[in-house]
Amino acid sequence: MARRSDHTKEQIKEMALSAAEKLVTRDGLQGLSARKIAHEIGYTVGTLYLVFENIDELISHVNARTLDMLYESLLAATVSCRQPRTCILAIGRAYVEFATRHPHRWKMIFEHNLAKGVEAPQWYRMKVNRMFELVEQQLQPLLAGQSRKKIAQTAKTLWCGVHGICALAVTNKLEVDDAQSIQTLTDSLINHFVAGIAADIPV
Amino acid sequence: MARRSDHTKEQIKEMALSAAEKLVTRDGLQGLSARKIAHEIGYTVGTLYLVFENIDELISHVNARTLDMLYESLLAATVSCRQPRTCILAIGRAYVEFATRHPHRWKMIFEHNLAKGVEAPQWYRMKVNRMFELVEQQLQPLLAGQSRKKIAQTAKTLWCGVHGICALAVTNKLEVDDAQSIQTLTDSLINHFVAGIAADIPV
DNA sequence: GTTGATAAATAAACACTGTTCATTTAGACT
DNA sequence: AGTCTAAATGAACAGTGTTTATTTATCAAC
Repeated sequence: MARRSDHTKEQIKEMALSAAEKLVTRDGLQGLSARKIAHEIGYTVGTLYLVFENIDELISHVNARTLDMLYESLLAATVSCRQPRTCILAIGRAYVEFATRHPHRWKMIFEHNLAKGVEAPQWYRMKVNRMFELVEQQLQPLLAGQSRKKIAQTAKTLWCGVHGICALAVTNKLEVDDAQSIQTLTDSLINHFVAGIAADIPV
Repeated sequence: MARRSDHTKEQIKEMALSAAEKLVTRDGLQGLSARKIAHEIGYTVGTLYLVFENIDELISHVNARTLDMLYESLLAATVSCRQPRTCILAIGRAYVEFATRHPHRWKMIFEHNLAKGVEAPQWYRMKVNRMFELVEQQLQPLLAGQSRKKIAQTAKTLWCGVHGICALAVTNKLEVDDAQSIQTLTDSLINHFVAGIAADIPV
């Protein structure tokens, strides 16, 4: 089967993604290029296009892997918590922890915008939605009686908020940078928000 | 003074920024290039480098103008409100309104990352801080007795949250897109957060 | 009016980027 | 050994930001 080399298409795909991860981790999205990836795996740039449709598809797959890692981190954070509020705090801290530990990988998820009009594939959206669902699960007891849709919306609201803090902090657009300070902000957002829910204010 | 043309350096600067604004508004940051700007104003690319240090500086100036526009919008939103909570809601709505009305201009503020290690100039940071201060002013009565620093931190927390919702919505990473739906989320965040403050939960 | 200085503007180059595709080449089958 | 075929390449294309030698238009002096 294999013609010139001993690598199957799947192997080359894997090697390329792995090399891309390495490059992104070091230099961020801006430091990534098709030629650099190709060079890293000992092939020429043309080979990448036998395996990926274009560089966007490659990046989407790297992002998918990052989302998987992130999801695992968030999931792990929920195993040793009892109260909903405590769990949400734990998920928030895991989120901040991940973003500050892998800033380039994490940022690339949001820096990479698909060509306009093009929607993310279903399998990708699923990976994103999984994360929101983790928060939904915790909000459920706090919003007993509310509709499923309403709970989903509340989870989105809170989690986008946490993300916003993280995003501005990690891109140095705030004047905080260490994970500790970021967590102070996200903790504050979560605590106030959850307290607001408890206070049962009209939305 | 003027040698070949009738344009001073200042005029060329202005023309370039204006052309860049036009291009960004239409095609976003990705649609911007030095050559396109130069062509738009009837000069060649070299001329831009007599007037701007590099393309990053040009973009920073476009962003500064966007920040000015945005600040005016937020400020205008605060003139006809009475309660702090209502005012914060109004600022939030103005923020969403601006982001959805000028998505490319607004996104560019956050898409454009300076080379690492380089800090944004002081005049730029001032323009950002002004916005947070608008929120601080409204939070002040709700946090009477708290330190200035604490209030500033709370404003940051809340506003990054609002921004996060906006950012994910405008980049189609959420499943909402019309301004109406985004406002539902930001309203919810603000209402719950402010209610949480009122509930005086330990931060 | 001619000449010379000077600063504005250009054109061309450099090293990159993503992407395509004719050509080469290595392995499998007859 | 010869043929077929798919893997891999290398060169090309159009674009990017940036630099710099060269041209050119205007002003001042003669």
